[in-house]
Amino acid sequence: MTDSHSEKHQPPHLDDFLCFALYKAHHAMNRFYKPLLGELGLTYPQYLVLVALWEQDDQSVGQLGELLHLESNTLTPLLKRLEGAGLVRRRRAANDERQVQVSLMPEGRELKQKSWDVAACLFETIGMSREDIGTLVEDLNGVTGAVVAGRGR
Amino acid sequence: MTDSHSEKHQPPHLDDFLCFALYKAHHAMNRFYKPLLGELGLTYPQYLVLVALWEQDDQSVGQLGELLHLESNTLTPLLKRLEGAGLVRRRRAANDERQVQVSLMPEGRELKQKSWDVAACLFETIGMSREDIGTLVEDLNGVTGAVVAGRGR
DNA sequence: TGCGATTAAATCGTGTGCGATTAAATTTCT
DNA sequence: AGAAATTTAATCGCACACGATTTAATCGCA
Repeated sequence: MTDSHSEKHQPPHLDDFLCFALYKAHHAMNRFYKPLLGELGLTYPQYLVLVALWEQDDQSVGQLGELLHLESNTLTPLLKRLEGAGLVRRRRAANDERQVQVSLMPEGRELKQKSWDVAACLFETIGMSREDIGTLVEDLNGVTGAVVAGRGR
Repeated sequence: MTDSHSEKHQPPHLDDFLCFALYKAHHAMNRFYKPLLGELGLTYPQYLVLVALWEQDDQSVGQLGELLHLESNTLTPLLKRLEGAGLVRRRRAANDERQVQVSLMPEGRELKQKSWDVAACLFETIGMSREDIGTLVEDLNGVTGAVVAGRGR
């Protein structure tokens, strides 16, 4: 790490922190989604897992983890709950018994339609143009990429 | 929720979701901070509480909750851990026994210096100019504000 | 004054997240 | 082929996060 910070040692203001802005925005998103997803019987991470499966069915726990940046210690119980709710099926892969393949059950596939309303509701509430949202998403992904890449140092 | 979304019903791609970009960025931030804050014996939310107290000492649980968007059910055990670590003191307010005032202990005040390095390390890793970070923070706060305001509907 | 309403924390139960470890299957390398 | 290394999930423990409820103190109003 360089010393680019050592010139300016004034105590940081909470609202200036990028990390805090992210923290708040993430929480706001969570609180927004919770009641809407609650009607579907889903939590927010469960919803993300389903979005990933709607896009590409029959993924292994590891594949889902890579997509969502989660590990098996988080995914396993979450997936068991989705399985318990009858939304997905967990089966060990035939060719490699170490892997567990997660695939959609009919009931899980049906939620796809209903969830559109949730995403649309958020889009409306934010009131940003698709372009601005796209730009913001790119900026965020840039930060995410830089932070993830910088972790190993 | 209105039906203004019903025109465009193409299945959303996971990476297009603003909520998912936030989710990832927040997690990346968490994973980045965790080992650094771990050296100080802090978790990320504990760090945020201390930042809030460094800025303004002797706040009530409710005040901290408003700043951090957290409720007493989250803050109380967190604050008890900070108290157990000798970083803060919790005392019922003299004029209103319902409130609990949280104030910094010397050891908690000292961490302020050390934490500068953590924030600086993140700043470096991200590699964005202060202006760009400021813009991003504003955009995020705009989204947060819109989402929070839209929740009551 | 006193009693109901309000407010502020704390408590409880469920569901993530994650570091560390474990268990089982597969691959690698002699 | 067979032991060691690697890979993949699962398990365990701890710390948030939050809806719902509880408890205690204060306020408001007749």
